[in-house]
Amino acid sequence: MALEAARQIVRKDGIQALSGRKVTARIGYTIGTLYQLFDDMDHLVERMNAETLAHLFEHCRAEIDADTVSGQLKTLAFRFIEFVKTHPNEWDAVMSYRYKDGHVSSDFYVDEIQRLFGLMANATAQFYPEGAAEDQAADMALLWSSLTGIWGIAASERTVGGSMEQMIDRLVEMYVSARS
Amino acid sequence: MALEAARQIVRKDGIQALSGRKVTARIGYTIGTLYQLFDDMDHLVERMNAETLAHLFEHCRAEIDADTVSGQLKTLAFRFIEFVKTHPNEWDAVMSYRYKDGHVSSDFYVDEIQRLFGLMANATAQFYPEGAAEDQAADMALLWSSLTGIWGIAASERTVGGSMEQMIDRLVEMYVSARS
DNA sequence: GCAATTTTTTGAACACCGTTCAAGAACTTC
DNA sequence: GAAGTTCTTGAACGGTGTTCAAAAAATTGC
Repeated sequence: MALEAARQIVRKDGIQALSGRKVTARIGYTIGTLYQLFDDMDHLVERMNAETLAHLFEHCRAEIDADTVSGQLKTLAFRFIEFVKTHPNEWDAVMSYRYKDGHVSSDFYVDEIQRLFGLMANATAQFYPEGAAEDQAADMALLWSSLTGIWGIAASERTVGGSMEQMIDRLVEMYVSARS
Repeated sequence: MALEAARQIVRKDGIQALSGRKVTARIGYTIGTLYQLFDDMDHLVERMNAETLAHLFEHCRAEIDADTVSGQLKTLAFRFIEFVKTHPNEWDAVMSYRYKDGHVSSDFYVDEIQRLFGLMANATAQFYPEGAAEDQAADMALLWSSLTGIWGIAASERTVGGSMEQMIDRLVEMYVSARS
């Protein structure tokens, strides 16, 4: 499958090294065939990235064995780190691939992110009374933004601010301390 | 100047539209000359991005007319938004341009980021006693990561989590509430 | 003023890239 | 087996970053 070949290339050499001809060479086809499967490279990458998000979700969804919000959130966050560190190039493709002008994210892509938000919402439910769903959603978006931002800084390997683990620990503590 | 031409192209059509030939065409030279000025495109972009960070610093450095930490931080953060919104493509170049493998950030680039950290450190000084510089540095890095993360999510124009202003407001409130 | 030397600039060449599409190959259907 | 349909090819187009021998321009020495 083309997506699997694309993933292998990205895993090995990063999103920059991905090209249509490499993908088709790897599966024994030629470039023309790829454009029968995908409208353009954007669609291929989007599909691959949605799969990566699904993999991340699968990695994070397991039962969480912690009773405090802080403990649950950290478990979640460290599973995130675990995944991202074992699949750095695939995650980089999710975060930093820029689609062409006018590209709108497909539903299956947005849905994957919503599922991840759901996991965070579960872990933090006790902070938000009935009817505060909007407030919670905003907090989840903020946590997600911060998480991805931390990854972005940490991935650029300027070690300012300590390791990813330390920064995420700090973020969770800050959040919990502010919302408790 | 080549950097000015590059900036104009990026400002108008984004970092994806930047190419060496376009830059030299704009300044009345040909492609070969560009490689006399810069080792490769990475060096050109890095130089341009460092300039952008310097512009951001200039935009943020003005006297801050607020007495609470929360007020000072928000002033700073909103100046950040102001700049980023008036120069979206230039900021996108700073955040999402990926350098070639093996590229190490030059000093002048790292220095610009340190200057921005300095502004944040000034605004938050009263939270950190003498000798807590390390703790403060970690918090500043966290705030910066979150800020850039918020931009990353907001810029992908999925309006989950509200506007950039709302999210940053929330971030600052959370930080101040946790550290007060 | 002119020759020699150094610096600056050129642009063709190379190996790639995404994308298109007429033509050929390979299957289905009747 | 013929007709029709689907799948696959690969050359072609206009673009990219990068290199480098040669040409042009500026500077130096006499």
